[in-house]
Amino acid sequence: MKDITPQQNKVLDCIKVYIKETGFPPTRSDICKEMGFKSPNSAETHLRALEKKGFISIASGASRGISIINNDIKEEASSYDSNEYPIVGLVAAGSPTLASENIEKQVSCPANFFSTSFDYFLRVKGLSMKDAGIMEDDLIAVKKTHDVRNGDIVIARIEDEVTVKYFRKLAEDMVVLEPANEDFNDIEINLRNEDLFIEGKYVGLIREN
Amino acid sequence: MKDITPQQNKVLDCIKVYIKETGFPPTRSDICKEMGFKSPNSAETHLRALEKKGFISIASGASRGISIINNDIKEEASSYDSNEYPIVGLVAAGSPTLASENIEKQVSCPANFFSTSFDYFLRVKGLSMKDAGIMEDDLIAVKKTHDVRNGDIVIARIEDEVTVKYFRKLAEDMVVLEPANEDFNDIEINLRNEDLFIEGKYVGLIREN
DNA sequence: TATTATACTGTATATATATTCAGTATAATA
DNA sequence: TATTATACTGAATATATATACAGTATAATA
Repeated sequence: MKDITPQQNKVLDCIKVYIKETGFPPTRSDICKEMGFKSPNSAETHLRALEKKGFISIASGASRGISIINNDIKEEASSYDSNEYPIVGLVAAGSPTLASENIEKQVSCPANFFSTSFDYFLRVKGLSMKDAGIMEDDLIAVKKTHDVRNGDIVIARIEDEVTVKYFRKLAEDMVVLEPANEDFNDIEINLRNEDLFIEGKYVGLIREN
Repeated sequence: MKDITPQQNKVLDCIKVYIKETGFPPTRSDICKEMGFKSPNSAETHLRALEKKGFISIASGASRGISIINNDIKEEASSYDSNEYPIVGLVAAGSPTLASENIEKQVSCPANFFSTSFDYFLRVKGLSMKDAGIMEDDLIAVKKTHDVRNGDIVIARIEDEVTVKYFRKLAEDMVVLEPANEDFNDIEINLRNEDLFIEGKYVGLIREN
């Protein structure tokens, strides 16, 4: 990344402000108005310079085809890396997909909120993990992964049923899903007869009271 | 906000995806390509419906002048009112003060993360509230208040000891602090003989795994 | 010294794009 | 039953917009 000139920085800022205020990028003409230029070519050359230096990308032929390239590591590391995470309802049947029909709402949450990164929140139904402190309607932070170990709390899908349980692999073809509640029974799965899909791993919990 | 139809929801999703991928909103034609429409007017009418229902705004005359209106929680993400909250250790003796020596660290968290506003996080010690799903080392969000009711989980201080328990006022001068764990006993406090100070109320919980 | 980058004005134009109008069809609502 | 909302096709058009071309001027490089 080459050095940006003060004027180019102003143009870049003006683009950022425009996007923040309107929701879409400016035209050359819009930039002229903001910056006081009298020729659209003034904006054009600045845009090409910013593109060359890697600050923006310009979609050829498209109107308002400017997008800000964020190679700013500082911003990622900052505490304000507040992302939107979907809350997915733990439906009794079916995979907890991220399709919009299943998304309860989006929650703003710093990406490094838990020690491990995660992908979505799952709304817990039932009390099968009560003794692990996971109660009904809690939101558990789920990291999508297939790499789970014995003792991990996993989000597992058997056929069309999704559950949260302790994971324990007894043999190459035998997995036990253990609840943390003596009122529930272990679920034994013979991988030869039944399909087990590990949706992800429990990495954190949030409860609203 | 009126109800969105499934098809309108798809169009809205497709706009969101387009913006996420390109950095700028789609044209009517772009939406047609994504959705499989053969006439730009199909996109147009959907856009007008989405505008009427308050999901998007359309800048008149401007190309790609679509912007997503977020009436749920997105606002907090854009306005960045992500505050820093202190984590206070629940020391066996002494009040959970916000003095710097007691602050474990600061956590960045949206101010309206829980339905109720709160003032600090308390690191839980012990398992006395196990059956309420509050486990050792959990962070409970505490709202400083003296206005507590029977059944509330409160952060209480008796002499120099701070504990988290269910609050129950039996009489004008008699309060019982009940644990959620049968291995622990109720704490009965006669207000004539003993001082009871209510530090605040439990309004939410966060667990890192 | 020649070249290149920066920083502009001014004009022109192909085309990208919003937007209107004219239809068709189905389902829901009053 | 008439009306409205939804869900489209298809065509037409005014204009919004990117983008090229022709200049001018200054400062920094090679």
